[in-house]
Amino acid sequence: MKSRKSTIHDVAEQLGITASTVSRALSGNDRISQKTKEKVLKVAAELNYQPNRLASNLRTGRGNSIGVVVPRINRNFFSNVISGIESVTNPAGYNIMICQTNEEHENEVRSLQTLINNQVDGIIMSVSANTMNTSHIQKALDESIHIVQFDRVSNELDISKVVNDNLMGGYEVTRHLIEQGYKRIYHFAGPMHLGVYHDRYLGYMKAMNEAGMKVSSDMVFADILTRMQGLETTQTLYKSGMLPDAIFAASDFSALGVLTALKEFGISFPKEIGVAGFANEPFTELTDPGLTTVEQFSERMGQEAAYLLIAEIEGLKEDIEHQTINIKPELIIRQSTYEN
Amino acid sequence: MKSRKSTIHDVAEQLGITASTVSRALSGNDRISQKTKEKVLKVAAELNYQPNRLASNLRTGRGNSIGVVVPRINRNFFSNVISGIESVTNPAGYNIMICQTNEEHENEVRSLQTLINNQVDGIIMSVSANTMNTSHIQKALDESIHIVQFDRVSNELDISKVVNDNLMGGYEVTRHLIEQGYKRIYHFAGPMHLGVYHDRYLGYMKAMNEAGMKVSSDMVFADILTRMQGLETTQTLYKSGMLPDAIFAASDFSALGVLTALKEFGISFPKEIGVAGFANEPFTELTDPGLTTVEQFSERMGQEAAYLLIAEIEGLKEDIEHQTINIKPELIIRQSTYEN
DNA sequence: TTGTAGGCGTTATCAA
DNA sequence: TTGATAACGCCTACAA
Repeated sequence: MKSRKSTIHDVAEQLGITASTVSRALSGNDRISQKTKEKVLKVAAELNYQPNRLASNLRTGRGNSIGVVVPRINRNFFSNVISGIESVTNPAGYNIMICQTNEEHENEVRSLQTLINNQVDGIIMSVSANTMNTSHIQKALDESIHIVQFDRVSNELDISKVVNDNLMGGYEVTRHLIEQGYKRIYHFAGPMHLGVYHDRYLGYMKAMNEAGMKVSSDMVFADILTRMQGLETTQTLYKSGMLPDAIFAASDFSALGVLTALKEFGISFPKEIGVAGFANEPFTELTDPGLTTVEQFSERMGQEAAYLLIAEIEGLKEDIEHQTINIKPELIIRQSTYEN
Repeated sequence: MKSRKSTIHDVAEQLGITASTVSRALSGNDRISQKTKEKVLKVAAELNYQPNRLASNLRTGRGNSIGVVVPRINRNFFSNVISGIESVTNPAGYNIMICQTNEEHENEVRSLQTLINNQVDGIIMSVSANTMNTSHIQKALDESIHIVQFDRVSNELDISKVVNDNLMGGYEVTRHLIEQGYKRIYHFAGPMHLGVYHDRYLGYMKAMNEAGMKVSSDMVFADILTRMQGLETTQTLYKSGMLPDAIFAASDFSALGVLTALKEFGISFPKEIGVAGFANEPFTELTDPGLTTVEQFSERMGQEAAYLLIAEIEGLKEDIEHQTINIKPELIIRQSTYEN
């Protein structure tokens, strides 16, 4: 029985009243008598009435939904952020619509447009690696869409952001390596045009400088993000006899590659060499040795971003400046750098 | 400048024609002259016109969106499935709205309702561990909502499903263990009321029976899903001197617990004992020893589910029976069971 | 080929 | 407190 879904008109007819009265009864409007309200609720339940959000949203101009744009859904970091977002938005009555860009600028532009066309109340996003300009985001802002960025943010945009304190993370890892007595410490960095990786690099530089340890350009390798890249770079270093005392990789995946390569060569951790990654991916505690890394509190990032966005949407902070929440990371020390 | 967004009426006014003509020009209707069509498109672009999907959907009764309900977004398996779904639905013009149930029946009921109220065209779902009855799903079906289930499905429902051939997976793992010469093989099962785990158990039984190996009730442990549960159960076995030759765990996480516990006791793999898991979680190739497991092709599951659902939505198979797609898993042999 | 008119289901405004 | 009316933006018979 594919019975047409009942509307407020059906409820109204049943009771011999008008749709507006039913609407008031259902929406918690107080300009209604307790008695009719009860009757309406009763009949609505009987008819299995379910509000049509589309109609409601069209009328009110609000969508009760929030868009999320991420590079990849099935990355541990991003799926945790999404989980965090959802844990805040859902209780607050918002649905989330998710788009993934696969790191493509073009997809990001399209995703944003799609979400806007669907009248989302706001958007939480992390830019893709290939996003070099932000005109599409600016355009959305011009249409007064609320946007909050997290993790990979655009410094030139005046909007709220939630970021990890990557500089601090990079600094703490490097200082830990220095404290462990490693002298010649290399850095396997990510794409430097992304702030998150640039900041980790800056943290590395800061710690090295503070310790009076010189960093020459052959000690920093850019664009080493994947396991394979970490592995190959390490192999090259080994073959040319240029292995350092320690390697701080800006990504757990490249650190894993480093680990794999060094194990092949029979090098022992943390004695002969120290290795640290970044992100505290689940696998880092399972490698042999366990990988020293940095926890980013991804779920909390999502929650904070959601709080910020909802506050903006609901006008709880009309004239307050956009703010940037800086989440402090935490150094996780394991056997790849520390003998216990 | 928070200029009101332009509508087809704005475009129409600009050109001195009516909104319906604009609508036709924009929607690819052929009852329109090439000339006006071009003019409309030009002005639409100038005014930065963007269709309001809400209005369009309300009018047409179709939402161009698909709901996804999963126990947890940030589980590797589910985020991969979602990624697979998204890779099919997005190019086809559907957005996905995601809800997570956190394994709670109550949340599942609410999620379903929310999606329906938002007029999704269909729903792809995997039931939560605590979902014991399916009346909420049946109710949605009665309202002629298209639903496709994946992985954790409800056998009593006559709808399309995408499942992993868990029986085959369990069978192949167990047969592999038998072929490796292990005699006394235990099974750490999941919650038996979930078909996926029950089937893996049946696969285990089938292989054991075929090989003429008796299975007594003290060889099968139910509800061992987490790392901690696997660890503690193994410790208990060890302390009572009851360790088997091999353990087939229905979950990679519990297998990991087994591995951890046995390593503590200094037991060697695969010689003294063999361990196998299920799901090919990313960490399984990183443990020491690498963990033998079963690949489920999660991303493909998502794609297949999306194809099925879209076919139903778009009426491409009006009177065809609901079908169940059985995805063949693949045994991944690693050092926890195999010396190379 | 284009315009007219009405409605999708809801809510907001006004009047009663 | 309730009803009548209109409108959110779009689409689609039907008429012209």
